[in-house]
Amino acid sequence: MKIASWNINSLRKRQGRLLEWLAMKKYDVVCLQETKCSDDQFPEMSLSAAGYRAIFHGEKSYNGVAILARDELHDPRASLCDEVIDEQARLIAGTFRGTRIVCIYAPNGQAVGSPAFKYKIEWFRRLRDCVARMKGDFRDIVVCGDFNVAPEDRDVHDPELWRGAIMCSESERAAFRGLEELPLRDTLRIHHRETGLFTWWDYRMLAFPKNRGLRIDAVLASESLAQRCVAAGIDREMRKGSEPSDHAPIWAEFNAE
DNA sequence: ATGGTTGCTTAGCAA
Repeated sequence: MKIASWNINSLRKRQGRLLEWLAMKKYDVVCLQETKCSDDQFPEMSLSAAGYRAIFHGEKSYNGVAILARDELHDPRASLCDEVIDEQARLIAGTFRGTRIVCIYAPNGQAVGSPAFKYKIEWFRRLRDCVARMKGDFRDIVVCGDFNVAPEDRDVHDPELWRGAIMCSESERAAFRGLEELPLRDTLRIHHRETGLFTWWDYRMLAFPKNRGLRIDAVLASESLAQRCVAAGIDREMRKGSEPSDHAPIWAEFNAE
């Protein structure tokens, strides 16, 4: 199973690019974030023609998540496990050939200490509780998406510049580690230990050509799956050319048992 | 010190 995750920053704006990428890479499962697309506008037909079924949870203008897959996605769920009514479309989950796929778009948090930041930290706590519960029903779990956290200094182009800033603060990194403690493994780091591997570059200041980025997207896998992870990487070329998303896709490949 | 860019929606917010 080859799975990719991409913050597409508007599905409608990026639909052509998405279809080209799908045709080229042929991933089995693709998780999308920031579709910015209400459910009635979701391009089910063109994705179906490309060979993908889809489950999606969107809202107008902001957020929005979807999972595309080459086979049926069972038991779709579009919220965290608790009773909290979350107006922001940030999670969708489905089961692909026995593996529970959880596609997430974590809150950005705006600024450390802001109300949005508190919501972010609390959202991670709820996500952790939700995945912990899921472990009762599934052995193989993937949690992937835009975490809006650079987990370690090696995930940051200039760690001193970013020290304590949004996406790099200690409490955000602790929240990310909380997921790793479930345990879930950060698959990119099974295969690549170096710095300079990023998934997001600001649109401003020539950040991409200078590779001034952060690695804030991840494919996390439960232990049994992580042991079968044979490759992982970033589709950096998707950040090039005209009208790219500000994120590049991240992917992981798992052997069958 | 502050500006720099994009998307959605049309002035201003979110990222």
